[in-house]
Amino acid sequence: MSSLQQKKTTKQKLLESSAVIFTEKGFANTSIAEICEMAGANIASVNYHFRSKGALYRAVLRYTFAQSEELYPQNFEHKENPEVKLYHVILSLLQRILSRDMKGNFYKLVAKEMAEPTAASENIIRDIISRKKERMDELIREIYGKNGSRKLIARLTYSIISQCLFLSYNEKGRTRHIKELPLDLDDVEGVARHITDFSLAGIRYYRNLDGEK
Amino acid sequence: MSSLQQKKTTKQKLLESSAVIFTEKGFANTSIAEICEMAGANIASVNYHFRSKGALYRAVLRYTFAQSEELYPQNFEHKENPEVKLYHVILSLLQRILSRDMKGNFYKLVAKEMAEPTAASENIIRDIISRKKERMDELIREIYGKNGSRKLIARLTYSIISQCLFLSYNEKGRTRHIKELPLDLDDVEGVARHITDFSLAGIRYYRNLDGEK
Amino acid sequence: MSSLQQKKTTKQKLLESSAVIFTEKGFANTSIAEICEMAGANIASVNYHFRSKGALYRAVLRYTFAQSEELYPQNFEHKENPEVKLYHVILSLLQRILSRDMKGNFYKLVAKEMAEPTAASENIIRDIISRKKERMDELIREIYGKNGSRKLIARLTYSIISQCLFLSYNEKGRTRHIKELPLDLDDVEGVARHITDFSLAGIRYYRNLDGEK
Amino acid sequence: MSSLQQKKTTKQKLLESSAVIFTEKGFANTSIAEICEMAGANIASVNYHFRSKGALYRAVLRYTFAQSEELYPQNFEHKENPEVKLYHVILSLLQRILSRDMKGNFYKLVAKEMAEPTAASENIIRDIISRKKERMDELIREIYGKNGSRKLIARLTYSIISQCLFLSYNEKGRTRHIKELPLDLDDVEGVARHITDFSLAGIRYYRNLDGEK
DNA sequence: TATGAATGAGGTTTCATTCAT
DNA sequence: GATGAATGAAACCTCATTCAT
Repeated sequence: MSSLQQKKTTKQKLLESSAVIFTEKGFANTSIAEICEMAGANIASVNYHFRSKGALYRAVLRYTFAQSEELYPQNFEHKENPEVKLYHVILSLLQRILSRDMKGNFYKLVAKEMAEPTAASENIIRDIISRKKERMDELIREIYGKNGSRKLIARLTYSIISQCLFLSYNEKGRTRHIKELPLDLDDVEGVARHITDFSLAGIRYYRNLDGEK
Repeated sequence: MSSLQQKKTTKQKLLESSAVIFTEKGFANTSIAEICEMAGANIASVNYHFRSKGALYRAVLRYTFAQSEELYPQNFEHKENPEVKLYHVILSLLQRILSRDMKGNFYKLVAKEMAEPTAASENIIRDIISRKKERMDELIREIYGKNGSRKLIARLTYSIISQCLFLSYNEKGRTRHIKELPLDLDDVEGVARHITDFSLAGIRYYRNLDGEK
Repeated sequence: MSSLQQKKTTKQKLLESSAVIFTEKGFANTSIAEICEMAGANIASVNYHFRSKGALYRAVLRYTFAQSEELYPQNFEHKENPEVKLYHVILSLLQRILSRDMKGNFYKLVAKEMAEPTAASENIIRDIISRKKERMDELIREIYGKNGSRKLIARLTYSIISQCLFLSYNEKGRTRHIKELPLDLDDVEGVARHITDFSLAGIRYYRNLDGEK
Repeated sequence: MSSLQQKKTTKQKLLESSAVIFTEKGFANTSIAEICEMAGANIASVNYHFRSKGALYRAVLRYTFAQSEELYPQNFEHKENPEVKLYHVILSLLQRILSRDMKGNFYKLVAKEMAEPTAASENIIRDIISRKKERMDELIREIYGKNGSRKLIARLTYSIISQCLFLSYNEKGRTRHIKELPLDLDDVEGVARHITDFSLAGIRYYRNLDGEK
């Protein structure tokens, strides 16, 4: 842990290797042998350091989440107007989803878990998503104004979130099943800009409708 | 179901059983033994009738797709204006995604494949999606008008499609990781209405922007 | 199953092999590999035919019990007086315990289970013992006469049974830990005679005591 | 326990913990990790202090035997008549077998060893039992009188000892496989009294038979 | 046309022991 | 005097596939 000679521990190497492989192949399709081989560790080391494959997986979920929060924080001043805030929230979420700079990717693991839940994940994802969603609801309400019904706010949140999280399908899945991707994922800011504008138009549409009544 | 003695063949029973189980648990997590047990068939019957687990899976992909097309056709007159068409396209897509009346569900299988591609699926999904996407592009272009750039149309298509397909996670995935679903999935028409309105507002926003130039 | 060419099935061979090895080494110390080797079967065959090691073990418990009942039935006429009956009950019990003619030995498995219970055995032994004990209680009551208290009858049953079942320690255990065995186990009738006489003397002692009151 | 600071050494803690666990679960079913956890010691400490799991087990055998001898000595005056002596011998044996005040229990370990011998135990039990048995033979001979044949004395010893040692199955084994225990183990004196009386009746029976000749 | 038996490969996990510190 | 890390062997179990009938 000293800043010099920072030799990675076996435990850390296992964590990073398995983050990468779980992200790529999912929990069930990943074998401990594969992880250990990539980490250059003995096949029994996973059970030594994490007690079970499932516990390692949970550690990976927490680790990749922490990584994405740390590497792509939400950069905005709280005094800014909520529409600008929305842009930054969407941007940082897209960055987290699309990043290749991290060891593993939490949101791709979430996508896998949504498509095929794993007992091993316990409530980790549920808890994180729950917190995130509440904050998004608040922001949308701030943009919409006070008289938005709970149902409407929920629908607006859904429309925005779904546009973002739909990108969390992993690369292999995208290139495998989609001939040409409709978005230019190298231009993250551009995509964030589009989703923001498209969605703000939707929100304003409902607000105008509300005002006319 | 007909008054004739229409006894289901073993092959058909295997197809239906595996469609249900694959949809629920995915390709890798489903065992041939499980399928045969549900179908009341011999353990060797899958290999006998379909040659391999992978071939059975491909048959299921084709079968569930055909089912969804047959049960939920797009009901609209082609003369109607394109915005009305969009609603009907979205509605029938949502019906296909959310239906519980079918044996298995193609779109839920697609969701799994996007999150975790399977060698077994070969190009089946890619080909189907490709055709669907082209038709959606055309419709959006019709709504937007002729001077939409390819890039813009692609983005608009993405925004609409993502709101629909995000629902293709199966029930287990949704209830496992999301505390309360933001949409009322029993009210399919309502959801389709919302996605249509929200998206049309987005499209118009871009068109107005375009017109101001 | 025809009386000719009665080739033993793999399942039967597994059952017999594991009966022998479980009797010798106990459940935990026996490996599936060992059983399969002795049976000349593939290592996966146990799981194919019995679903698990534990289920095989339960099958062995039932099998060895059935064997001992079949090979050493209780030979006595019911009209005989109860003291003669007691001798025959003890004799057949000792024969069952000491026999080397059977594949495996239920009572040696029971001894192991008493010393070190196994989750795998479920309630099989408990149920068998319970029935046996009731019948022994009845017999002792018949010998003692009607005014034996429940507590006294229980103690007498215990004294007799313990002398018999103490022999269910397996041969390896006996020769390993006892220099010279106090009983000549080749003379089963002699041992049965001794235990009967010794115990009848004990029963009469209590009855006389009772009578003097 | 002394007023001095008598901190238990790691070695002693390992000894006591393993005595308890070995008594409960047996040698094979007990893992070093479990022992170390209970002792609050390092996973390598068993091998450090005792060289191997087997050597620890032998230490436990000696330790639990010494404990039982120390805590439950045979309280009788040697001048008393041999029948009274017998009662005291049986009583102290039962106390040793049934005691819960000790760390571990030698006789329960013996019961396990008889049912399923362990290479690890070497000759420790054999030597101890051999000495015990000789002394019991002497006592029975003293009660019976001089003209008892070796064979008869051996049988009488067996009948008495078996009634005592049959109780050495641990609680788990008893309650697991026997619905209701025929003896009230809280009344150790009562049980000792019963076994003594029952057995003395047996001895006298043979002596009378002998006298009639 | 169909099936019960069998199998080899590969998965996770446990565990006593060793080793460097 | 003691320990955390590491490891190789072996255990049980699952499973898609093959084969003889």
